[in-house]
Amino acid sequence: MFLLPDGIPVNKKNILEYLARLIIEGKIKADESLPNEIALSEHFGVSRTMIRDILKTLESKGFIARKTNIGTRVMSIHSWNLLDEEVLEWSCGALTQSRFLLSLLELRLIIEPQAASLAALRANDDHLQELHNYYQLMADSVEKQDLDNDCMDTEADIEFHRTIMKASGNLFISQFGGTIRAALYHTIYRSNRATENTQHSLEAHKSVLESIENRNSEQAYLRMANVLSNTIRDLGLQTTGIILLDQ
Amino acid sequence: MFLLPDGIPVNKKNILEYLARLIIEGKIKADESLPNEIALSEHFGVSRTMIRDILKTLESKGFIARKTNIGTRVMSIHSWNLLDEEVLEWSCGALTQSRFLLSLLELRLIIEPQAASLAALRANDDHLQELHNYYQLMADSVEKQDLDNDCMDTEADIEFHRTIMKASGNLFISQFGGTIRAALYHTIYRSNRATENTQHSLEAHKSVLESIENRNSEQAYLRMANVLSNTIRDLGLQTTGIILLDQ
DNA sequence: CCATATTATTTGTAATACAAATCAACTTTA
DNA sequence: TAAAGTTGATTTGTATTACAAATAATATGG
Repeated sequence: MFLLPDGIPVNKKNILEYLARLIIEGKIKADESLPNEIALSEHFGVSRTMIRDILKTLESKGFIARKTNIGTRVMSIHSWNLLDEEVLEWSCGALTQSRFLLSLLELRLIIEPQAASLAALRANDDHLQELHNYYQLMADSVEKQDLDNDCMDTEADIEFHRTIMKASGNLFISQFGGTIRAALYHTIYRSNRATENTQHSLEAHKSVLESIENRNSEQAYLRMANVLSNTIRDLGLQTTGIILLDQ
Repeated sequence: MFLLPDGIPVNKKNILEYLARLIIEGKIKADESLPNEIALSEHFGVSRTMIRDILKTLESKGFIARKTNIGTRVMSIHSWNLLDEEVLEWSCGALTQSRFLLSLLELRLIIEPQAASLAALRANDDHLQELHNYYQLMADSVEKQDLDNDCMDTEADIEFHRTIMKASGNLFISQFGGTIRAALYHTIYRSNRATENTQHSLEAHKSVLESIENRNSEQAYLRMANVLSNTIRDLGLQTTGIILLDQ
């Protein structure tokens, strides 16, 4: 057949991720068929129940479609549930330098400035406190760069952005912030390592926080747009066609 | 216990939707627990296998979380996978006049003008042809308003918007357009019935199409923003905090 | 050659048994 | 007494087997 996992333990989680990655990485192409459930269960040495469980999950993520007596056929990327947390995590690892990354940065450039604007109007004290805490963590990590962290604290950076989306008060944007952890990690980590001026990036984040605190929504929008533009530039990419307010 | 479906047939799809709606409508509140799997299977008169299948689906949509010996606990709206097609469909029916509708319109106002801008740069001939077809259907339905359609063809309107998102060339926006069918239906149908000037709405859509055809991305952005502003106004709502280009 | 019926294959549903995890109560021990 | 460990009960997780339902492929009859 195709292949089987190597030294890693055979359980539901691992088989699921293994199959998902085969599809994401194109080792199993769209419109191909998977072996039937019994064959898969024998192949991996688990019960058909577990295989069905795994296939059901793959189906809910848009990777496959199943039909009685037709079998299991693999779907193209257009059917994948890209905003699923796990799908995003697996995809980020595989498709770094492709259309996927550009689409993701475009989406961030569209969503996050607006999220900052809304957050300036709607953030409560808890949100502001959280933002302060994460900003402080970022600032601390920049201070003592002599340690093994040769760049800004990625985790704090991620949570800073996520908190702003939460604070937007919009159910969809808030949930979006919850699911794109892995995606933020890949873009932020790489850009933070690539940037030449960490201090400048830190100040850019601080300026966003101040705008939100001052309830200046348009300024928060502009400053978040600035942060993201820097991120995109540091990654050596460029986006076209996104309409942003000037200055 | 709580209750059971009435005259409708007992099958997987119906039980799933029934339980989902109980949660969405708040009849089962967050942090409450569902009966255990055996109790549920006896309650509905189906096997535990099927109940587990249903619970697994509810879990993948973020409605519930399961743990060994803890049971099944219902999650709050912040955990729901709002961009799942079925979740959106069920939610739209239940939460029309709430925060949900406003969040949805905000999201449309953020995404769709940018989608139009990108489409102006990236749409191919097939996309343009599709847009023309859907526009024509809308125009036809306006012509012969004497029939039972007392407003513009909702289906064509929906597909018009979806096609623009597809044509944006952005993987996430494209997929977003694929999943929010039900949500578009609710906003578009209601606004089309509420609007006083159908002809004006039709022309607004035509102007978007022309901008995309002329590859004028900023104009497409502005005109789509105009379409959505009208939609929001016709629904008697208003959004604040979304930053849009002027004029 | 075409239409119909049969057969085989594959996913879907069911029933049962046991495994694993975890909470709660109880027992033991320092 | 208090802390730690043991045991038992409850609930979800996994496995096995059997059969149902749907559909493609094949065979059969006119």
